[in-house]
Amino acid sequence: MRRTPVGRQTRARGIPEATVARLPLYLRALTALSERSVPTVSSEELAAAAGVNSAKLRKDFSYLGSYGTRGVGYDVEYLVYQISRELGLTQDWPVVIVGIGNLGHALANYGGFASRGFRVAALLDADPTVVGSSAAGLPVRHMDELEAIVESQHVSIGVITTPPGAAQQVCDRLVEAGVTSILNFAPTVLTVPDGVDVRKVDLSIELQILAFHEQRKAGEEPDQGRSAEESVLDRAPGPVRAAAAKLRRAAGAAKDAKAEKAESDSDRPAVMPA
Amino acid sequence: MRRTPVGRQTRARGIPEATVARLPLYLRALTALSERSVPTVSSEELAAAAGVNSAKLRKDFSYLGSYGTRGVGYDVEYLVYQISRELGLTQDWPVVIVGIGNLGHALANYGGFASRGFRVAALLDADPTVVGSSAAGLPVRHMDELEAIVESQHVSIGVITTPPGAAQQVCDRLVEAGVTSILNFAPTVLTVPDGVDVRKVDLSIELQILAFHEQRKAGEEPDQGRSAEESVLDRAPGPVRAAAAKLRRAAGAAKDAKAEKAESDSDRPAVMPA
DNA sequence: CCATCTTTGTGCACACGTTCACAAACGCAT
DNA sequence: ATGCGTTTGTGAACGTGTGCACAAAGATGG
Ligand SMILES: NC(=O)c1ccc[n+]([C@@H]2O[C@H](COP(=O)([O-])OP(=O)(O)OC[C@H]3O[C@@H](n4cnc5c(N)ncnc54)[C@H](O)[C@@H]3O)[C@@H](O)[C@H]2O)c1
Ligand SMILES: NC(=O)c1ccc[n+]([C@@H]2O[C@H](COP(=O)([O-])OP(=O)(O)OC[C@H]3O[C@@H](n4cnc5c(N)ncnc54)[C@H](O)[C@@H]3O)[C@@H](O)[C@H]2O)c1
Repeated sequence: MRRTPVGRQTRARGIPEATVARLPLYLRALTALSERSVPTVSSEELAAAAGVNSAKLRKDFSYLGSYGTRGVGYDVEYLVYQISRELGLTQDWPVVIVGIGNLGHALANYGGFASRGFRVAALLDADPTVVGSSAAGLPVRHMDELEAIVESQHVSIGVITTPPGAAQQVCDRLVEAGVTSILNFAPTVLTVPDGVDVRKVDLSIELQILAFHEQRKAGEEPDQGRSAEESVLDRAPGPVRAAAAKLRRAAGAAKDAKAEKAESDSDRPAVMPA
Repeated sequence: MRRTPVGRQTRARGIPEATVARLPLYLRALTALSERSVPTVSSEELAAAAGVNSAKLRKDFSYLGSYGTRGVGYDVEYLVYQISRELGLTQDWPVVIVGIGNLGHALANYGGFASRGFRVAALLDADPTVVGSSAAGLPVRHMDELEAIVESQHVSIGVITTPPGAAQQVCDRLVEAGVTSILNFAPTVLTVPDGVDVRKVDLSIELQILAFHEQRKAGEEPDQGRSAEESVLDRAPGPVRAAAAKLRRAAGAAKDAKAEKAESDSDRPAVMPA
């Protein structure tokens, strides 16, 4: 009598996204252990090496199956293999890099690239003065060859390091050629059809997030006088806010805000009008 | 009389982390609108430009205060100012980059760096053959000068682009010198004291995540014969698994897994022994 | 074979994040 | 003023992720 709720699809194989994002971290730590010929490792030790909580690590592994031994820990070599397999690293992934400027060059030269199943299939650029030069031993080829390269080498992953203005166009062409995963370094929101994955690496965003926290740290020491600049009007209920909004649209927005430091109220939370 | 429910941290001014991470995205879209002199924008339009859901955007903005006008939308200039202020971009953030190799060079040359309140205060390296050269008009200085630079220029953000082996050591020194936010490009888990923020940018992890999804896409077309390689023993309950584990530790792990393809059962979900 | 010690695997509660859906607020035309 | 169309701001439902705590599994030693 099967009381299994009939997983309609591949529900069983559903590894949480947060877990997937941590698997490479575990893999890195395990590889280091493997190189030191450590045979087994406990969840506590491995978690420390990966910089996560041990319960989280055990739960993550539980999605892959039960690969540990109670009282002992995990077999390092076996885990390396299982995680590699789960991440698809037991096969070779040819990658194209488009836009061989400062960043593209750095990536092409990056050794850690090839170390884990990723192989640079080609470097591509649109600029004729760049095409023909070489980076990291590979020739830079012209965009015209993109489609042929992607098809002949079965490239499914593309890296975009062009200026922001060209990113969407390059993306479209990659997708059209058959690429279904894109890593985007340009500060651009890419639009892609269903079935195509995009991940972005955005230095500027990371710095801004750091700045936010940095500012908060700085602003916590002084008692509470820091953000008196914030207009009380904007947190006030009812018609008062409407008036403020009108004012803003009428006059020069940004400057207004500074002028509006009327009463320096405390940190009253935003109240809704009923 | 604080009746705050013992927010472990600063709960009062608590803008959710997920929201903070999106603010730079909104800011970028808003800046583009501002340059086109668009006066106001609706949550729907802005959300599309930033690549998010409009309800999410509105909720994000609601944490900052009520800056919109119903029936109209948001005043672009005003929002730019408010978000900039919230992120701490109305002030200047001097930044040091440590490790001027391939990547460090690329970052030093990156224009988008300075565009938003971030200023490269210094480039630092330990290698005497690199020190003295220049990148993007700035001289590369020796690590010995780190402390003096951080202190005199009030640097609170550091970027690490050294090889992985040097990252923790460099990090410790940055922290010791007074840096409290670190952006780490080296594939290393950094340990820092409380009060120091670390964000990492890890190309290798991003690629591995893409590979995972790529593999999944590829594996969905063929009926189900792909992963018969996975041992059924590992999903079986009770003592069977124990035996499997023992075997693994005894013999050569990774190779074993391939040999274990005994019976090719279906996709029965992992069952627990009561 | 039993006792004891270690460590996994997971149930559970809670925190955080996302999305829907809609009343209230606003501009504008009449 | 009043009504109408538009758009915000948010309550509430839902989904995802995290961390505690502990029973049970296995190792180990007598
Ligand atoms: N350099 C960095 O450290 C850094 C940091 C963060 C983000 N970024 C982003 O990464 C991207 C590249 O940065 P960069 O500093 O290497 O820029 P870059 O100008 O040095 O290089 C861009 C390259 O792309 C090529 N290119 C332009 N249009 C193209 C097209 N349509 N098709 C193919 N190739 C094209 C150019 O010929 C050039 O070689 C930019 O979007 C930048 O904002 C760079
Ligand atoms: N190049 C890439 O595209 C890329 C991509 C992803 C990650 N990374 C990572 O970024 C880091 C830098 O990569 P790279 O290609 O620029 O390496 P690189 O070897 O070209 O440059 C490293 C620089 O750090 C300097 N350095 C070494 N030890 C130092 C120390 N103790 N203090 C100060 N400086 C020191 C070296 O002199 C060198 O100039 C590496 O950890 C790499 O794994 C690089």
